[in-house]
Amino acid sequence: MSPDDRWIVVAGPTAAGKTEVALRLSERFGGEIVNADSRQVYRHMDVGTAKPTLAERSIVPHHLFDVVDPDEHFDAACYRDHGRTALRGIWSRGRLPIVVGGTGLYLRALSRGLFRGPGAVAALRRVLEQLEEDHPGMLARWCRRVDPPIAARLHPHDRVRLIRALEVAITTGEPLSRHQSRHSFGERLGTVLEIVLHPGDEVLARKIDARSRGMLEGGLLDEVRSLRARGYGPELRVLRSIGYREAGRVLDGEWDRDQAITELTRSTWRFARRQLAWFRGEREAIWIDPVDSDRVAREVEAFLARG
RNA sequence: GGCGGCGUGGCCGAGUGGCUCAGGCAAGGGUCUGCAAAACCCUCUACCCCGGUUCAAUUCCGGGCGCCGCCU
Repeated sequence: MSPDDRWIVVAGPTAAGKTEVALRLSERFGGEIVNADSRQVYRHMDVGTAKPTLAERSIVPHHLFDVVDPDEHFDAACYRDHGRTALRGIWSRGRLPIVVGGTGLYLRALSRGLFRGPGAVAALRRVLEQLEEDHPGMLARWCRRVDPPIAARLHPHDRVRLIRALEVAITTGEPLSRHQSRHSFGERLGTVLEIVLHPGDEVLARKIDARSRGMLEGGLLDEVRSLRARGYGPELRVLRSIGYREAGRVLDGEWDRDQAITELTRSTWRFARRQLAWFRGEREAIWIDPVDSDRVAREVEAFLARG
């Protein structure tokens, strides 16, 4: 059972139970775990990201956890690069990569690539941001001129993507839409079995509730406190992630703990809904309830048995 | 018991004699090619009850009920 170029994706909404399932799979199939969670790549952010514990990580090799500091840049392209390297390494050891996480864009970037283009150009983004600030609607109008297809797809308020479109057009001299249609997620990395874990709405809601409470009654406040002590405060985007912002409010005396628990539960639930919406669009994925761990194992087995 | 105020959609909250009748939050759905735990979009539930005035009332008038405040 030393799979050529095959790999497994264990996706699903937060708190679905991905970590545990993945761990069991890697023990059983000789796998190594690769993180696909946009926040678990950061060092010092453990409790709030529900990162697997060091004990769990010592059972089988884990990759792409703790790769950058909270004030370092990281994005989908970085992820794809790190991810590919990790997968190649795992294959070279004759083992099975098991990619676990809930960041849809990262999973897509890893399995199907990204169009070849410029990374974030911070200075340019700042200028564009300011331009829109001073002249609302400017980005949309500009975009309509340089890249009509993209402009047609984007809502005029979608600053993030408008800025990206202009950034690409300006730095490459070619519209983003052309880059995209040329690429059209055409890359394929090995052969993948994509599993989406979803325990059902009721159970998921309960798990999210329990986890939120656990985090705030457990070590999340301390974690945020020590992040701040290291100089990582709320001005950093990652420190405004779900859980971290709520904990920050408590530390700043704006909320009491119960309030924070309520809010955290709410935003986590909303996040989970968004994740589910993303995964619903992944047509090749198979959906499994994590309580049915036999089914998960059977699917993997069948996948590996296939030619 | 008297006087005054209020009663708007799951919640908060503006407002108007008629013209899909604000906004926010929550909820649901969706989008997503280098910040994605982000960003953005769409949708939904109203005017406490009864009667009156009016071409037309959630909006005006009367009564009822309920809530709040003050007074005796």
